[in-house]
Amino acid sequence: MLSEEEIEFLEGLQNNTLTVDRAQDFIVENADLRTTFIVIEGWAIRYSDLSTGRRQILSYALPGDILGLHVNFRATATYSASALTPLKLAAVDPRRVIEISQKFPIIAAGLSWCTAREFAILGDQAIRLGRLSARQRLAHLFLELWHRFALIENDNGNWVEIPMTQRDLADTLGMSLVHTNRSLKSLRDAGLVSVSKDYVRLNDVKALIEMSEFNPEHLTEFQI
Amino acid sequence: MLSEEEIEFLEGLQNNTLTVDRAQDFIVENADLRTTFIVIEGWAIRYSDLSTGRRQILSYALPGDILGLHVNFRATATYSASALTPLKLAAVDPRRVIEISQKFPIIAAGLSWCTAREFAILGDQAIRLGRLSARQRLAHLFLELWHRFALIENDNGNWVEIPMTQRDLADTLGMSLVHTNRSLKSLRDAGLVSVSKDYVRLNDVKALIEMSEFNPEHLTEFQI
DNA sequence: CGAGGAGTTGAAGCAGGTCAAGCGCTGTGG
DNA sequence: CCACAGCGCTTGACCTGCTTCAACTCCTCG
Repeated sequence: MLSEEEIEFLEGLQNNTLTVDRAQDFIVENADLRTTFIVIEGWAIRYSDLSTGRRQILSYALPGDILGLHVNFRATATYSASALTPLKLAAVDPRRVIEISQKFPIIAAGLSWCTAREFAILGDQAIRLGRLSARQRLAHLFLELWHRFALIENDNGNWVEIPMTQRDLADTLGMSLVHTNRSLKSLRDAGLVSVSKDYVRLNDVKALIEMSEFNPEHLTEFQI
Repeated sequence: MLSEEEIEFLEGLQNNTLTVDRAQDFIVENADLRTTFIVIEGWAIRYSDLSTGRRQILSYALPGDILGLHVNFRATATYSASALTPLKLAAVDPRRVIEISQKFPIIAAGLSWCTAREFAILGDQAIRLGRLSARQRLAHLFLELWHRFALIENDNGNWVEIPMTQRDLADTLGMSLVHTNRSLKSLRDAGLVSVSKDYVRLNDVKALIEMSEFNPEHLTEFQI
């Protein structure tokens, strides 16, 4: 229900696209950041490196997600971002974001919606890290990604794309690589999930939701 | 450098204030939420309850902080919020937030700034929970609160107000109450902090920053 | 064909969880 | 005014989920 002017404006944003290779950073923590990025294709991660070579992945950005939406009056990034898969981004001048809120209230509402959603996702990440066991963390994350994909793709059964390595999973869930591997095996052995290259099948969504205390409301709230 | 009209508008927001008793919820997860709250006095927590009686505190809201800034097109809350101390709030109609972005670009920029700050704080919380040891988590949290207070109060030395119980601290840092107590003692024994009723003294800020891998940039970025 | 990344598995140790008991303070009611 | 209930804090003892170190396999790519 957008006006022609609004649609034109949104399409105009996509003029300035760029591609990023796998494993390449496009936002660097503590460095200047004056661009807002919209993910067009592929997966990105937001993360932070610690001194000892440890890393915490904060969230995944999927097509349609926006990075650095509130960058306007900030000079340096509080996180890094890199391409998990080959990535296509639209680079937007943050001043245009301000323009949006003045000229296009409906689009502005959409951006506000995106922000609230990002908060809910990051909150879920904190719950995983703070209060769930290793198996629960894995199940909880898979369910999050499954629910998020359900919103941008047509029905894809119970499969979730998992392009990240077990190293990445471990750095997302605050666990060691070895224990991530073993916990994943334990979920497999319990028949809860099936794993194949780059995909995980959720064999019993209801049981997974139950065992991981996942709250679908946090995301279904953001269904269209 | 706000215009009179802007100042008048901001003061108008404070017309509708309310007080909340200690331990009382004013936002309930999964329930309707159609109000934006600005903390005027006291501390609030954002948290989520899990089925087994476990709880994860997501963040602390101090005077000047805003809860539910992006509530406009959302019907239900993805978290609960309650008063950690006696609390004074301003309740704002989210429609006024939209009004702001159209009419008062400078205030709107301020709100965007708040949002980015909240993201940085929640990201730090994920880093604590995911990649830090018990002692590091405590030190890291104290440093965050200390830095945040430095922005809203005059110089208060190395003291940080800590109105929360060790139960609350444990639920913030994803640890058990017993281990929180022991880790706090360990920090005390090392001479890094001194603890007295409702206050913690940071005896060696530099050492604490070092040992907890705290990144002050995440917050100093938001100094005025 | 060799190197290096990703996954898998075993063994040993430790950080943190759980259970349990006791202390000190505060508020409340007989 | 005292008794006692309840909450917050502390400490001991024991247990376990997770980490660390190490080795081996499989696959891909140059």
